Amino acid sequence: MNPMVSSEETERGGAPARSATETRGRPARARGRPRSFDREAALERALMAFWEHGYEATSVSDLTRVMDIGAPSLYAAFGDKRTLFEEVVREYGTRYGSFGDRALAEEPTARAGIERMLREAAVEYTTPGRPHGCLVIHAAANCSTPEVEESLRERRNANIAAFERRIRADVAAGVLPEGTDAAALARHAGAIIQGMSQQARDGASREELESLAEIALAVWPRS
Amino acid sequence: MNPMVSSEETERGGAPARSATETRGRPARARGRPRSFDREAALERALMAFWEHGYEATSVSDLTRVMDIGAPSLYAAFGDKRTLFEEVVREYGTRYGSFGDRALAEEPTARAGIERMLREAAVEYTTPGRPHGCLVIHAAANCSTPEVEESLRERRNANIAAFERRIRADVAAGVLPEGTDAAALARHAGAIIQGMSQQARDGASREELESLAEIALAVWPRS
DNA sequence: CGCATTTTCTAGTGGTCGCTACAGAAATGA
DNA sequence: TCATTTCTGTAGCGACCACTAGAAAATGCG
Repeated sequence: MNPMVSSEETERGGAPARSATETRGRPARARGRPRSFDREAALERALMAFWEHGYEATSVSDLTRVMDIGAPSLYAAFGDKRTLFEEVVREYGTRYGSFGDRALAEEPTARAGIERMLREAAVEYTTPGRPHGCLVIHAAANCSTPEVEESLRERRNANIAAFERRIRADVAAGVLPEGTDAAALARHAGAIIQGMSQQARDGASREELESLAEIALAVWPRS
Repeated sequence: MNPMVSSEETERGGAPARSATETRGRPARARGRPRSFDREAALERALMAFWEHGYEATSVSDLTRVMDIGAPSLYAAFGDKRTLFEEVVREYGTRYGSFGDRALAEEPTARAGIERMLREAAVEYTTPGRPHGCLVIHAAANCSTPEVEESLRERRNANIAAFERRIRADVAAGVLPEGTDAAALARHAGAIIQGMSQQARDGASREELESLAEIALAVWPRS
């Protein structure tokens, strides 16, 4: 939309974030009028707004109010609303949504990883002073912009795929029995977080949901 | 908003739905110009639209298009958008969302009821020719109208309370052991449908989510 | 200083939102 | 036939949506 903005991440003014291209003396500040707000802080405020209300229900005027900047400043610094949202989702993934990946990577078994992930989710999703629940799960519903909807759906499916890979790794290592239905187990973990309804929205088949329900009743094999 | 409409449910014209106050001869038709569309069919179309896209993302012009009526006809027959949505939710509850209540009422144990509910949910949520998932769970997200949000949240909490009552009944009847945590078991069943994130949005505490996760790992006591 | 560059503020743009005034059309009862 | 009642189509209301043109302000460079 805006050809003047080559990319997000244009950090050039601000207070002390001057680039160190000049090795001595005067810092290599950019030329024009410096930005009068903290880009990272503004991004964090936008993140909270989108997390709280979702993509559609957060208007640009909502954003300019909580970020405390004018609309032209927002568009110059972050591109349009969708671009800002995508950067917010990336930021959310690194700052708030990474506990699952960490649990699965650091615990010795998939079961321990998923158990830790669920226990941490109970804390993460109810932390005071933050919106509750998961931005990726909630900000996509009622979304009238197909690109955003698609992007978030792919993210959720990728998470489930990550569960499945971790479980397969345990199966390969002999930690879980040979016949373990890794895909179904991964879907069970995803179901605790998203729910059967959410997965039905994202294209899961009846058979997939049925095997998920089956496991929700029996849960993990006594390994 | 519109004082001319005393209530929804004003079925007076249409084709053969003439009231039988007159016992003989001419039916007691209402006076003015009869409605030119089938109110039930139009309501069903609105139900599908809201189910598919959610409350916010379904505009009145979307509704008039799928219902194939003008906006004034919509407002005369159904009140405003929120009133129409509330009627749609009621209709959804009786036509599509009652399988859970039925399962809990008809099966001999809570476990069998919830098992049947989950298996039926897998079918209901993926039935071809219908929007997937549950309208009550999905139509509330990204909702900028507090009254609608509140109404749907109460509905979800009421469902969980119904699970809990059914489980308590089994505990009282000796079907489940004395120390069974009925509230936590009910939350587990709800979690399979809505997910931990959805419940965090609806006000569940960290402790409630933690006990839900606990049960998601151990699931039902060997009864 | 002047000049180039970039950000800021003001004040909008066209479009869609939910909703409705109004007049004509189609039924009724007298 | 005519008045009354009710519905339907046109046409548009004010409010908000995402977004931006244009001028003023703030910096670095010469």
